[in-house]
Amino acid sequence: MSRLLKDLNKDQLEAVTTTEGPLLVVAGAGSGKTRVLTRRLAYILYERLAQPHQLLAVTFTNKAASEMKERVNSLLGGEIPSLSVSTFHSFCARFLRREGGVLGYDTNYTIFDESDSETLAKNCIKELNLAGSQFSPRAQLRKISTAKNKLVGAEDYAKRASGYFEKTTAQIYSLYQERLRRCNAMDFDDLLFNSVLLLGSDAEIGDRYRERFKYILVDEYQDTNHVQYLLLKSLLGRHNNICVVGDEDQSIYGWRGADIRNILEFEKDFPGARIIKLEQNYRSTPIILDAASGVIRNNEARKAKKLWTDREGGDKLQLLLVDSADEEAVAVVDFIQREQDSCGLKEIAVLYRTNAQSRPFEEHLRRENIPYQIVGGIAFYQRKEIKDLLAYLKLIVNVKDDISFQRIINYPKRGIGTRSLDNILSLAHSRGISGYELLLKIDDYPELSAKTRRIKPFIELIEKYRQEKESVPIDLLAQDLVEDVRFLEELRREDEIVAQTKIENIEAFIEGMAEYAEHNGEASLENYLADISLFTDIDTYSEIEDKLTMMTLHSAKGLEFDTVFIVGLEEGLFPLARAISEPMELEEERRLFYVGATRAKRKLYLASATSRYRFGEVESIPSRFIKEIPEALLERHERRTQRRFDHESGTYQTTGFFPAGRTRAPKATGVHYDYEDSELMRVGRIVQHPTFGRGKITSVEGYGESLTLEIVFTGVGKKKIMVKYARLKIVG
DNA sequence: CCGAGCCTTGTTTTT
DNA sequence: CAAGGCTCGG
Repeated sequence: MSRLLKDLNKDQLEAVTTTEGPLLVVAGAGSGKTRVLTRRLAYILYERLAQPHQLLAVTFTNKAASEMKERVNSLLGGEIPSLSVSTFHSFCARFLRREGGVLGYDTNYTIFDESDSETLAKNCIKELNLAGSQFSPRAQLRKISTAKNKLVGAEDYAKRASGYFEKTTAQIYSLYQERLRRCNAMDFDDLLFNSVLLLGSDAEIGDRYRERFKYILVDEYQDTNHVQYLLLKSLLGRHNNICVVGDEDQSIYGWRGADIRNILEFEKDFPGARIIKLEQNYRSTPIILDAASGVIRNNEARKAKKLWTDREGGDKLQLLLVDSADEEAVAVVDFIQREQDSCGLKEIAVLYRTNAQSRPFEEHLRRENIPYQIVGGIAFYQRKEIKDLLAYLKLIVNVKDDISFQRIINYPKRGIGTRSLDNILSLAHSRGISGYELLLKIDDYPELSAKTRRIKPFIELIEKYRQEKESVPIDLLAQDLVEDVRFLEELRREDEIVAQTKIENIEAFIEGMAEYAEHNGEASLENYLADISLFTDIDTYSEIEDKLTMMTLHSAKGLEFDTVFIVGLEEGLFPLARAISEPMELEEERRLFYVGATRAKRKLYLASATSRYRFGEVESIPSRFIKEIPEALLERHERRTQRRFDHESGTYQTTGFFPAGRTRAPKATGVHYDYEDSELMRVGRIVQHPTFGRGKITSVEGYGESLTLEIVFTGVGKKKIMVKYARLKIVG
């Protein structure tokens, strides 16, 4: 007991022990929020105020959820099995898997990710003969999502729609929902939407859950949207014990429907609510805090609050002013090398506004042999080869999933082109069944061509695995499937060079399945697919390895590092161009900066370039956020010269100095060029290859490690060569 | 039906 | 600048 309340300041202690009634904990950045959350859960359990299954804790990411569970376990000295800590989405997914039958969904429903949704939306738009018009799938999905986040269903939307555009969107929305249902699938928003619907419409189910959850705990409350708010309301029963934790200054998901009013109006929404503010910061130096609050101060939509620390001193913010994105990377990597000795790489992070900015950093880090990990970007499960394999698995689990069906019916090629596919699908849909269900009874449909009938082996294959899935462990099933489909052979056939990486990905994927099977009692294919569809890259991020971390500012929420680099601080990029004219969006960008800055414990670097390629060369000016930082807190470093590549000597000429007198030694003029010198590998160059001899570069693709050249070798012909593997010498 | 190559288009963050 | 769509030739 004393251990649970030890080392807490007065406010933290109060937040931990105020268990009854609605409670809002306003937790400033670095104020010990995680500690309060975990102690509070442990305290409730230790004091036997509730059984583990009567607690519901909701976090923002799966990673945060499992960390919280772990910490509670260790505070109480043992594994608490039925403690429910999860994200909103995974809570809802599980809830609907159990209870969703009431809404007419099968328990094996599929969760569509964004690209599945987009394919479906595209199909719908085509079906309504709106293809190629101003109704792009993405924009329409955006609108549909916004509506769902406000609990506006397709029918309600149609009722309210006025004018051609809204009415057309209403049509698309309604068809999209119809198709989802026919696929026995839900998109991300449906998980929340349907849960709220079900809790509201079915009194028995609603009461059962309201009775069950004696204590509800919500983290990152500032980033909840209206549907999430309604979900909490419909889960909160007579116990009335809800504790939400958040900080309006860190609300950065407005574009996803997050409603900052949820936190600002908590007292109104939950009468009798108490408010506890955690304002002492234990993370950052006062200089970093002053800089962060200098910026956030410019926002109107916030409650004034004073984050303070009793720490002293600290280094000024280091502002790196450079000429280009490439120079930015050089400068940042240079400083990383200095900092890594004092804190280690795993305590350093490079944060950027958009994923696309990672590229130059990757190149230069590789060049300097600095290990790094990127969080986000193209998520593992979004890779084409993984999505293809997943589509097989999804179809095996849910034969109504036309989107997966569509994806794999002709992959690998089975002679079913768009024509045949259209025939199958439109016939199926006229019969009210899915494409695959139709094929199961293909003999009943003489109108299908003989060509289409060649699909039978595919049906037999899927049927075989549908039989097996109950008895065969998931990883073995996937392994068999990959062999049956001749998946790896197909990858090699497509492109021998790229195949290697893809095959490794497939192997890693199957390994992941094996691991999942090992750690989960009921490792059914259904559960596995449901779990990974809600998994994101940040969930697999681990601080254990000694690597530098790079990610977007959004992904960095909730994390902390000794040294942080915020890069790309330019008008148009951060803040983004479209936010500049929208006061609300601009404030969100500013909060995003605030989140980024307050990740740093000891040292904060900012970088800004005067020109950056963003579809064509664009001059850019330093971000307004830099000007909002008190000048006295900044130390400037300028690097105003371009490194130029000298074609005569084959070296870089660096006339500038950065920082203060240190020159990057130009690379020696060499005979052997390793793959890092991507600039040297240009079309027209003559190269020497150990086995193919001399050849001329005819095209260049990729960069860094995936830099691939097309070379025409004398007497050998055209070859695609991955520079990483080939020891190429430039000879002319 | 399939593949290559040209053209257009869109361009942020993520459960 | 990149990816996806579309057209054309096989």
